[in-house]
Amino acid sequence: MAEAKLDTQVRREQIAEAAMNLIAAQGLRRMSIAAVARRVGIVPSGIYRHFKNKDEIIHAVLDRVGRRLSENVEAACRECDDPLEQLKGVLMRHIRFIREGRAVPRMVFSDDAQTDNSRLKQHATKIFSGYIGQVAEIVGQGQSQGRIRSDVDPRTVAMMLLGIVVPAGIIWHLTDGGFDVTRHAQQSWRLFARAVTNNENIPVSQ
Amino acid sequence: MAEAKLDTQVRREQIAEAAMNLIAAQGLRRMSIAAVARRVGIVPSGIYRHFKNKDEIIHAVLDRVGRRLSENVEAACRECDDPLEQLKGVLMRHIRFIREGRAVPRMVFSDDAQTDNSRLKQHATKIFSGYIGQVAEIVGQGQSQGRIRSDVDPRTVAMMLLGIVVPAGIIWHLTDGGFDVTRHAQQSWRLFARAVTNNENIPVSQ
DNA sequence: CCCCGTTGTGAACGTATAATCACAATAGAG
DNA sequence: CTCTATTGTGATTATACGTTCACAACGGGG
Repeated sequence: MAEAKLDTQVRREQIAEAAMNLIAAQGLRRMSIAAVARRVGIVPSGIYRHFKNKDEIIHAVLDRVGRRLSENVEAACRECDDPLEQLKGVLMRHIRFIREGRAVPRMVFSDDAQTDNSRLKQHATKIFSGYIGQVAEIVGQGQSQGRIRSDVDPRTVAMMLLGIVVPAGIIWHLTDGGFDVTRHAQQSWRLFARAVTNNENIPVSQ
Repeated sequence: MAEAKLDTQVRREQIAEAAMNLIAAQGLRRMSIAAVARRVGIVPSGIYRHFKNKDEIIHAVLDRVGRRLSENVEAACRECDDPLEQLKGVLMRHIRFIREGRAVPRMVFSDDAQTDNSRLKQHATKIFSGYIGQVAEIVGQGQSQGRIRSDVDPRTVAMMLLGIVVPAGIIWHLTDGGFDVTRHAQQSWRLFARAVTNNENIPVSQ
């Protein structure tokens, strides 16, 4: 039974993974139960052995996205000590995330939500502000260390960092990858660093 | 006949308007032919007297959105001479646009697009980069006048300005208006201005 | 070995919705 | 007034999709 339970968990992961890839590739609308089932190798109705309904699958995908974003931040923090460099790490990792095809906003904007729209929005909000909170944390540390100007709201700075990524992700998606998000992030970073650092500190990083 | 032609045009406008409002309020998915028809006061099949199919309606809405954005930029330019102030005008107008409920990204991310997805994406791209281009124009002028640092790419600056607006719009939408986008824009503006102006120039504006 | 819970299957249902079509109303041109 | 093009109508079709359900396969614990 422990084995069976584990297998169940595995299947759930498989389904969530498949759903996430489908959303990334073709959007929420095209993420049909049938399509997911096909990818996992079972029949559509089989999905309902593991998920109550489609919304639950979307919740699972949102969880994955949130976890991934969170891991990105943690990895960036582990990588170095300088808060400013950590922020850059977060930025570049998010860019990498986008280039993997994981256009997060695609689901954040789920017009969709056939049944309880509000729950999904709530979940998305939680992930979004969780991410902002984590980044703001870094900003706060940067301020303590005098690396970042202390006359700015950490959350505003965090959102500004996200602001580099989101519109870029939009164009990247609209042009089917025909936009150099990495280059854009690097150029934007210079501007961003200039805005948030103390004037004495000339921003490092290439 | 000239009269008839005019009426046709009027109906098309009515339909596009209704569609735009529906998308703004409930997203692309919920913008059904039936819903649009109800708002205009005709029967669903009547819509097809004025539009070939749903995609064509979406194109019309995209046109409206593009026009509105363009008008925003022009109005901001007319308002004052200082390019930096003009940029702030663009920012605040876009914020107002969002607060009207016109969450533009909602359609840019049209998962939807049942038939020729690519055409819609192309159209959205055109609007997007058109907007960026207009803003970049202002930035260029600011550089000529020495108001804005000349070591930055105007388009990058333009996208950064948009970066203030887009994530804010996302949260605004997710929280059903429960996020002070105006306040956020004002705070972000201070950071933005610091990033793009020459150091000698202390940014004006409250 | 048998039993039962878990997982997968195929058929079916209900619904939402885009799109078509034959027909009616209407209004302006001649 | 009559003819015709335009616009609106109601019925209808086609389709895609989420979801349910009765049943089969299977595997581990008693």
